[in-house]
Amino acid sequence: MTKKRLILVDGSSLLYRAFFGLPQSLSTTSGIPTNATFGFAQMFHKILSGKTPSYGAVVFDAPGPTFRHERFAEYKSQRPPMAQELRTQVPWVDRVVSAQGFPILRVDGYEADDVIATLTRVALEQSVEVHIVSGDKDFVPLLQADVRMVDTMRDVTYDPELAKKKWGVSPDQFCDFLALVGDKVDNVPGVPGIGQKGAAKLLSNYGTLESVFEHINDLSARQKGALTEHREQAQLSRNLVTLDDHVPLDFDLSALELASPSDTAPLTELYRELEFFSLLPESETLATETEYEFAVNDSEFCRTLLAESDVLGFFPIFESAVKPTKSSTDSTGLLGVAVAGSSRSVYIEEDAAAWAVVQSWLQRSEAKKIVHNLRDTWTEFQRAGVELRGVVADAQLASFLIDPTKNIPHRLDQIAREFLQKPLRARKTVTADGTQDDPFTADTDAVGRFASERAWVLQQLHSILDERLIESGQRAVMDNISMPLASVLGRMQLAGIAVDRQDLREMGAEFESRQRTIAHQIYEIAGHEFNLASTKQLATVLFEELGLPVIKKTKTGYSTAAEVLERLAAKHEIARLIIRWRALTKLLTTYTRVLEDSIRPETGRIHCRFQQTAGASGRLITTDPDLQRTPIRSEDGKRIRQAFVASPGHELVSADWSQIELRVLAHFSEDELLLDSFARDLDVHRRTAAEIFGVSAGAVSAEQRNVGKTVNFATIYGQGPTALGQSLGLPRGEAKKLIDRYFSAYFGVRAWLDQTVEEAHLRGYVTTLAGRRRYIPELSNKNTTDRAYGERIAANTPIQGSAADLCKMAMLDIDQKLREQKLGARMVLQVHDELVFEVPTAEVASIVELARESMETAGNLRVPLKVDIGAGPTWLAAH
DNA sequence: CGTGTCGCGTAC
DNA sequence: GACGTACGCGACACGG
Repeated sequence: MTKKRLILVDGSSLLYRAFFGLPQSLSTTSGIPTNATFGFAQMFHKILSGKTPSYGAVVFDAPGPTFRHERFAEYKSQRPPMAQELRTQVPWVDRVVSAQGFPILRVDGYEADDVIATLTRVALEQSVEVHIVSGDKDFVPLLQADVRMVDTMRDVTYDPELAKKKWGVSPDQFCDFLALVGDKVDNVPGVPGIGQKGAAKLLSNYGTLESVFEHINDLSARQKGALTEHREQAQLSRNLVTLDDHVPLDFDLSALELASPSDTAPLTELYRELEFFSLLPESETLATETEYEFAVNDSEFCRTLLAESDVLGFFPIFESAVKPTKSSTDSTGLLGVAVAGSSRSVYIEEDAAAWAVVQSWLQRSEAKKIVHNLRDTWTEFQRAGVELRGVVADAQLASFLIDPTKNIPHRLDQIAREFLQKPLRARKTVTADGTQDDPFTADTDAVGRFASERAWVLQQLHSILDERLIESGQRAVMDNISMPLASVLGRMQLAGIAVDRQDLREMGAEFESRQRTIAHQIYEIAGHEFNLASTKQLATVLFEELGLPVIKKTKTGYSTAAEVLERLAAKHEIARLIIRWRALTKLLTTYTRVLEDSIRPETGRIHCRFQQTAGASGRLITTDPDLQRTPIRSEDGKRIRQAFVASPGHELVSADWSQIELRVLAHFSEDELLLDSFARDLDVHRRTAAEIFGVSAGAVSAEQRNVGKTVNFATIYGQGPTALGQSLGLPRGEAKKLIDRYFSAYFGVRAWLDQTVEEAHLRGYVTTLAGRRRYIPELSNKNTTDRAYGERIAANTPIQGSAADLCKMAMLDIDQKLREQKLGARMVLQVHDELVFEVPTAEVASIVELARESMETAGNLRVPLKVDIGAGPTWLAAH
């Protein structure tokens, strides 16, 4: 079974880090400084969260000199005495520790480090494993199989391997290593001229410090000189950094035994006194534990469970869950899977005997399963070489369909709370050893419990969610679109898109130099330097120092938005410069740099995520990075698109719908004019312009057409006269006239909008072409502004959402055809009305036809759909 | 420090 | 008194 564990907290290190890491301003209302106490308490909680170590102690340096000071007068001599503000907090910290039931140790004449070393030795002799909590590297020499070092602040747990990776030497060489490089913090001198790299190299060549000196004649003249000159100093340093693991202690391990946590009242009381409200314990209980039988790696249990014909819940554990990163696309290995029926749940590890059974269950399409987030689950199984089949439901997708704007971001714990009224164990309370980066591997039982609970909750959710889907008429959307799309999106995530890293880098350098030049010109005009990225500082310069007219205000001060700067630009050079600086800064910070950093080393490509459960209207959303916001409008922006390329032997094909939202509007409203325009493939913006200006189509000027275009969009967005006037730079009254003329021409559109909004009021929701539903609670709001907003949503969502439905249908169709016809082309991006493919050159012509066919026939609308397609070596060229 | 909010800018 | 759907950056405020 799992070994008993001793947690040794390096109290002094934590105390100092808390004190210097948090601002002095933290104090109680009565003025007692609490920054160190608060930081300490916070870290202590993190260490303990959800775990019950058998033994524990918090060790502090004893006040006064130690044996090291006797050996070396300069030892820690550069350290100022403990600040008054910190000293007053020490008793409070002691109280926090005691209230948690931990013994406090201070041993005269010894530092905390030595006491910890001694206790570590004692624990190991009794086969107790040790976790040392400290931010200090001094403990590295103690690391071994059963000893880990936890750096709470940086969220890293060091084992011997990781330490070796970080410092380049193994733990048993670490004292020699420190003897060479020294330790500034403790004023340990080391050997001047030998750095980390040099020391690591020497030790990897010769093993020990002693051996380095034996081979001193083999070294370079410089190193030989440095080592010869400072030989004694190195020996002294070695001596100082060596931990004394035989500190005389008048107690044994049993004195450090921790009582099981029972009475939290004293701690709560103390925290109230210190006003640490955020640390007060939650009284949330976990209701599920007793409701199902649970086992780990039990073959028989597993076999009978998997034979059930019900839909089973299942929850896999991948390394990506163990080492949380923002993106799930860099997952590596599969660790295990939890499977649950209605009354029992089992967790099977990937290396367990029962794994073969689980693996075949995963791949069997008749074995019905429910998961949470099919897209990522499917993708990660693909990476692990498992073809996941038989998933009939996805709780995340269901939750989104049932109410897209509730329970965002549709995490499993939110869903369980809403539909089962059950809280779900959070990941951090499961961690076995207080670390965030390696919570699971340490304790199979904890992982198993965590995963099993989730699997069981999923099983419980299935019928409830299913019923709600049927009730809302969305079972078809679920089965025909959302579920099958998950693996399509998974394939797109796996495929990624190639970018020219070199090009991005060069572009970035150029943008940066232009940005610098402009910044200097701005400082010149302002008369001083300031942080251009700070709207606050910029506003001061513009509106107070230079006295420019204030055009607009924000909630918090003067607005410096582009719209404001544009209006100042005609008269003021500085406004023009700021506009240019902003544009370059945007490209640098959001694009060139981020895109470069997003390239995955394994593939050399960018693998963004495609989320189905983020856009309330049903649109797909890209994140990490967000490729749907890749610039295209400005000349510099176009260059970013140019960096998206096809791999050798391929081309990028981009297919985008022409006016898809207006066509959807035509379909829904059956407006005669709009239907006619699309049936005859006329220029719809020109036609709108002709109608609102009362001229013939042939007589419409370029500006008039632009106005027509803006008014067309205004309809889709439900813009009123104020907003339209704003976007056209016209007075409200003029804008109102345009809207009136628009609707007298497109009276079918008016009728449809009215009817749609009315129906929304009646039902409380709107629907899209595919039957997707969005509730609009704002409609029943008393507040006029809110209600107007609700009405705009009601008008816009069916249009935007149906366009999204069409795109998804086309994607499903295309994906299926690509696979059926065994084509080499891959769908790589979706940008709402555009699909991008990476296509082997020989396939380009057939993909163009395939995409056109699927996209133009999607949805079977009353209007023809039109698709523009291009191909080229870059995304820009394909447009 | 860690986190949330704001202002701003990018796309369709 | 606002134009629909988003994501994400840097600055800044706050926690107690």
